[in-house]
Amino acid sequence: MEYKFREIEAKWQKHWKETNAYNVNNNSSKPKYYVLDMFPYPSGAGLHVGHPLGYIASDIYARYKRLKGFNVLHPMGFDSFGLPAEQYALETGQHPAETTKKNIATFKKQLDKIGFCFDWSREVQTSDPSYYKWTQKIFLELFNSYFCDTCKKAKPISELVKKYETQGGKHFTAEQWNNSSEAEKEEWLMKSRLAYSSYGEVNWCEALGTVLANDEVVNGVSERGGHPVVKKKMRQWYLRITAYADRLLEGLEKVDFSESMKEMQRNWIGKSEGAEIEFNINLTPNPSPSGEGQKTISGYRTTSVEQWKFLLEFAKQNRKNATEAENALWQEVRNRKIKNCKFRKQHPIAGFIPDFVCLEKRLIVEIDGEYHDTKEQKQYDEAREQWLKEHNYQLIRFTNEEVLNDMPNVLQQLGEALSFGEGLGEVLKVYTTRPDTIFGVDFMVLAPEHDLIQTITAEEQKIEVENYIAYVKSRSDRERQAEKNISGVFTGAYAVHPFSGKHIPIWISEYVLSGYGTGAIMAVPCGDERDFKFAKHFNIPITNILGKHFNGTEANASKDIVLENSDFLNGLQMKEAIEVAIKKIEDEGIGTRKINYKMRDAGFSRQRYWGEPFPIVWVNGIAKALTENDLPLELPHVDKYKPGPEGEGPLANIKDWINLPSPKGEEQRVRYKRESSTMPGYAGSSWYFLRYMDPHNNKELVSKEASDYWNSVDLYIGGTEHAVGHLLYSRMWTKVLYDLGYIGFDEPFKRLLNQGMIQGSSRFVYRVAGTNEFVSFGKISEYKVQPLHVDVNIVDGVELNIVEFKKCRNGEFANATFILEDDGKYICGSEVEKMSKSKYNTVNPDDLCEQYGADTFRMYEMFLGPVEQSKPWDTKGIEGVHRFLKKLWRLFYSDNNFTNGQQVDGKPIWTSDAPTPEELKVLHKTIKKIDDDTERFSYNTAVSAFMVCINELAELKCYKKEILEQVLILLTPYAPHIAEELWHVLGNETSVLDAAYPVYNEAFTKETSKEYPVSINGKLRTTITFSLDAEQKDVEPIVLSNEIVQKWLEGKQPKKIIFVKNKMINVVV
RNA sequence: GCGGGUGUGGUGAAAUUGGUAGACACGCCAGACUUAGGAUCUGGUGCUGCGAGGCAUGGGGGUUCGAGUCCCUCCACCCGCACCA
Repeated sequence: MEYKFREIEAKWQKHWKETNAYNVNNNSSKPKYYVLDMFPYPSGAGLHVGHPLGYIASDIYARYKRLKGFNVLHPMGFDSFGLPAEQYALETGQHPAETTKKNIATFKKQLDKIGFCFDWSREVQTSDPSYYKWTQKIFLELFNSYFCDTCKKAKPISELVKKYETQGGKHFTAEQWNNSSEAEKEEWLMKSRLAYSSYGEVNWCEALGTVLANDEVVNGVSERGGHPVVKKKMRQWYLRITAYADRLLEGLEKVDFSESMKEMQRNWIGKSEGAEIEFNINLTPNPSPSGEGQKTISGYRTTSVEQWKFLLEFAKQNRKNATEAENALWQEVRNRKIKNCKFRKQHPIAGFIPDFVCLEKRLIVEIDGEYHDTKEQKQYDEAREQWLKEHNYQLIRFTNEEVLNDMPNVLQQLGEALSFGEGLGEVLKVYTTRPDTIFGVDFMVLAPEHDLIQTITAEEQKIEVENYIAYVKSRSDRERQAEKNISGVFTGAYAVHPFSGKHIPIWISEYVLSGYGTGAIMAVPCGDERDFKFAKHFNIPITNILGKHFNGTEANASKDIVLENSDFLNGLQMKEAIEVAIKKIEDEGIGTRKINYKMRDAGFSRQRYWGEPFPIVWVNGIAKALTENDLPLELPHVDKYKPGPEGEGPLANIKDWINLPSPKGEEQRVRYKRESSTMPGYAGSSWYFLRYMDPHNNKELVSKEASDYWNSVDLYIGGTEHAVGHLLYSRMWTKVLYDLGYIGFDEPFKRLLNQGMIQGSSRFVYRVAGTNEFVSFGKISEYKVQPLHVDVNIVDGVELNIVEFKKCRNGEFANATFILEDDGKYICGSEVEKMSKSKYNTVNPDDLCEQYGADTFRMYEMFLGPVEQSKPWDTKGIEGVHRFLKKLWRLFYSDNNFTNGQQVDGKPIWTSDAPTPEELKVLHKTIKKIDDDTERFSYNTAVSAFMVCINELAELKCYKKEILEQVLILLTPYAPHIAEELWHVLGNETSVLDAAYPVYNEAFTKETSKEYPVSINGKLRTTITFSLDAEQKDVEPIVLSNEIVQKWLEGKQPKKIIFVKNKMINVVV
């Protein structure tokens, strides 16, 4: 009899459905096992061969675990909220609910054809109100909770309120709290809620009147239509995922995810440890003591070297011959007596010598005697004042009389003058992971958005700074990130080094990001590549703290260097210096140890229609949560999906939904308005694995009994594309629900397996430009051709089926002519691309199931290679798997034959005879191999082991029930339909789904002898068979007397004979 | 640039602990049965050489009696992150 897979598969699929063969219940004495697939978004395109790869892998494992005696939960559902359905609605006017329903039906039909063992009675759809009621409920929990920093977990916000009322908070007393308005309190609580509302930037496209997702914006314009997109601040909801950063990191230690997956998450969280250091800001620098130093940047020198020497003599003279008034004032200002400012006497500046100068504040004090009144003197003074003004010096004059008679007034004026620029006393905070390099700081860099820029920029740098900021603003984020050119501008201000007192110029550059750390860095050019390049580009002198490890031509970022030129850190290894530096910084009160994360809080608002509505009502601008009784807050039905005004979502257009009347008894002018945005796609998918446990519960999101029984997912299979999105969010939600006592575990997925992506293998034909003539791939170089995608399904390998080609695309190529290869074939070009309809490289699983059957399809997908590996799809080769199943079939049935001109079906040929030792050996070898391979998801080798088994049984002409029955059970997870059919052919009445898994018995596979490979000097020369218990002393004489060994020894004595029992023999000459 | 991964026949790939490299398939070659076959079966198939043999796991080096596997180094490709201080 023939293997009629279509009939067989239809028959058993129907049977399993009718008998609810895949339904699981929550009460079982068996151990539980939870196998989960990442549920799909039901797109309109339906399934292609890439989708089922992971589903088949999980299905095999689920069935395998069931056979091994587990109560297996293996559900499926749909992530059915999302943007594509809404865009489709915008284009066609079809309601997303309808298209979604249609798509889900298609998906289910396709999935069922492949014969998955999903328990459809537990199906969930995220867009179903009975489901999203609970998504909204979890949102309320997030809104009504805060993260307690001391116990590191979520707690009800009411506890925080109670604390504020009785003890106050960090920034206010209990009394202040209690006297605050409701709005003030709410605003403050928003800073703690796990789901909070705040102002954030969105991509606003004026022309489309809508907000766009990041990937809908390309190069600053909208992907659709190319309209300009700007950043716009809007009220947005956020999830405080940053509060969980540490626990999300720690949790990775106890889950079984691939290393790359964990790294991706760690990378995304981006934890770094270091210090936040405060630098005082100063407008002007200390001069170098002698006024020398050609290397110093503009403003650092007060005079030229030549003049300095010349003027110094005058200065000395003047100091000796100081007037009475000068001496009097000197006594008042020396030793930083006034405002802690350093004054110098007779310090040469440019070509003159002022009486006093405070260089830090650029303040010059002159005490005038009589001779200043002459005309020449006045002109000279004016010129000098002009020069000083241009160079940002402030000049203040006193007469001798004022100084001698009214000192308090003089000092007050001086004090006021020195206050100039105060408030710049504000500190510059930087974040660094390398506080050990603090003595290598040569400049500071602020992000162009930094708040301090306005305050600290020196007068003479204002224009340059403004130009630079304007330039930065003109560039998109993308440009700023893509471009590696060094740009920046000096602010004219200086920071004071907290240890050395050195004055460090403050620059602005776009290479510093405003969003990370403090938006400002201390630059250590000898140890950081970017700082180094910046220093070189702007000619900033570089301090070397690395000694010989810094060569002056590139930065050395190593952490294994002993520091030099670093004061109290000298001689320390950098790694220990980090600790020493942080300690000192903390002790001196100039900074703190600080941990930073790259991860930002997750934006949770979408200005869209097709998502969960927020259970929030805004009452005069204060967000009020609905209660659980108000849920679900159903998505109102709309006919139009156009965005709302000012970037709001379409819901804002539905006036009678969005606006609520004030409750009775309240003032009617109070505005009640619903939240108009909806939740993002990941809301529903962040907890669906919990709902499967208890999908019909209308009292709770999941009962404690159900979640305690099923616990976390034992095996989760899906693609890597969710590495940081879905997986982080669902891990966070799980932790919150755990903290709040809803569930008893805080990691959702114990083990994660990532299936590889199946790429498309596209085929091309080459049309001679401007004609309807097609050139075969081998000859395209002779013509000017234009490649066209051709449907892979009409290409056999690379050979085009010309007849089918002429029929495709509505006969567009019906009259095509061809330039063929010399052997008369048309050969197509090929390329690996993403599988997509537009590239004509999709292969539909339905077609393959129709042509070869679901069992063949399942096994072939697994046979392609390791599940985790990405590979292009190639239908060639599926025949091999199909042949294998037919061969299996022939172990049960004889071939059809022709008798008297009539086809007679073959008869069952299996027997109840006792198996031979050879047959048992084949069986038990297979049991061991299949069991091992399935357990470690090595499905490709398992399929090959089945082939080996069937090949060997066919060779042995083994038709024995005792053997075949066991093989069928092993095969059930891989090819359930044929297994069930043949199981019944053998006379079984129950389903093979619940058969007892075969037990491996080593006794049947034990060998008595082993064919040892014999190598001479490591090269294999022959094999000799020895009994298994043979020892070295037994084998040596036999090996040495072996003819081939003798030949290779060439009469020499062997140095050594290596004998590894059960492995090999190596003779060393 | 950083992190993770991969490199093995004409192709997809095996080799779980350092121990007979290429299992199992596809494809190809030859043959059998057939009116025919894209059905089924048998045999062959890494490269090279008439042969004994030699050469082969991205390249180079090392450790070892023995290396696809371990170490060093270089190269190529894929994935993720990307001015994160």
